[in-house]
Amino acid sequence: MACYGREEGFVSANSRLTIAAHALAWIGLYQRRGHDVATSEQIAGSANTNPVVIRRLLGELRRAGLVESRRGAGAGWALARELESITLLDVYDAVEPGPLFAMHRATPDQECVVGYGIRPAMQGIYGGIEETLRAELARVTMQDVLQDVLAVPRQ
Amino acid sequence: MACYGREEGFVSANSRLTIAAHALAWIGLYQRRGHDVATSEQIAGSANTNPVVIRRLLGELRRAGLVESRRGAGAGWALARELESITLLDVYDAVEPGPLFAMHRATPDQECVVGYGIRPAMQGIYGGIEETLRAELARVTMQDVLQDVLAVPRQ
DNA sequence: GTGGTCGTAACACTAATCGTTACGACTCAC
DNA sequence: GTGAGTCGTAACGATTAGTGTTACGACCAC
Repeated sequence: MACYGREEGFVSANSRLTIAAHALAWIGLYQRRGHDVATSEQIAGSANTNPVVIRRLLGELRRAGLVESRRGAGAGWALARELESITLLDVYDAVEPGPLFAMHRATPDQECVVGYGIRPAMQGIYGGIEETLRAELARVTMQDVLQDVLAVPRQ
Repeated sequence: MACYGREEGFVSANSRLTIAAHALAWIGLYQRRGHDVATSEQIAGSANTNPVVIRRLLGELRRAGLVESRRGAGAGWALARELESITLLDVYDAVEPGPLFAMHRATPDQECVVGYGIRPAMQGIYGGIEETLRAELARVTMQDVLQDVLAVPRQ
């Protein structure tokens, strides 16, 4: 590629949230510079990945109502909402389906006191922690992200 | 502490934290009932997994100073610290090495404004969020976990 | 029509975890 | 000492998720 300029829950701290935020920031900046749509190839060039990866991720963001896509010639992607109104939690929910921590793969021994109570206990604890995480993600908007991106000193 | 800059970081919200907490709660309760050491086979029976999985996890907890093991006949595992002094953050740090969110696998286009600034920007944002997560994990002790486990109504 | 772009299926590759077997190392009871 | 029981750990396969890539149909501006 050219060098472009519950029972089971898996979260997988992968780069999906990072790439999705990258794509949104790129589209937002591109639109502010006067363009109407961005192509998956342009975004993939900036993120140094494959356009199909971008199309897959942006497809999930479209299902969440964050972006729109147009097909055909001169087509591409545009924001469906302002950067100010999109939080990292919106993006997280769009691209990360599972819970943060998973329970046992196989049901623990229900005859054992610990095996019986561990799942409800951990679910309660994890639930509270996940709520805190979501609140933190909701505090950051994509406008904040773009601002931080542009504030990085170019040395 | 989280090390962000690396090329690939996988956390994988797997069940490692859950199983580790299960094992610690089991050992703690077993000791309170008058026994001195618990075997990996007993714990594996309660967690419905393989004793080797338990030994591997407890080995990481031992390296973190949370449990001790004895070999030989009549050997097994014992707590190295009281349940009250072990937090979920201690367990998390012992069994989950990577950061919560990963950066791009490949370096983004440094000629692009977004590609250049996105990593430092996201690292700052992720760092703050991860600190909050760690603070939440630190608020829960293994004694709290055991208490919650035993408080689950047996119907 | 033609060309450019999305939409998506298909596949290979990588990485992490888990389950399992196997076996050596160790230590207690005798 | 000997034997039995347990840990310590290597090795391997299976499973899962994500990523990168190719391919090709669908769609639309011109």
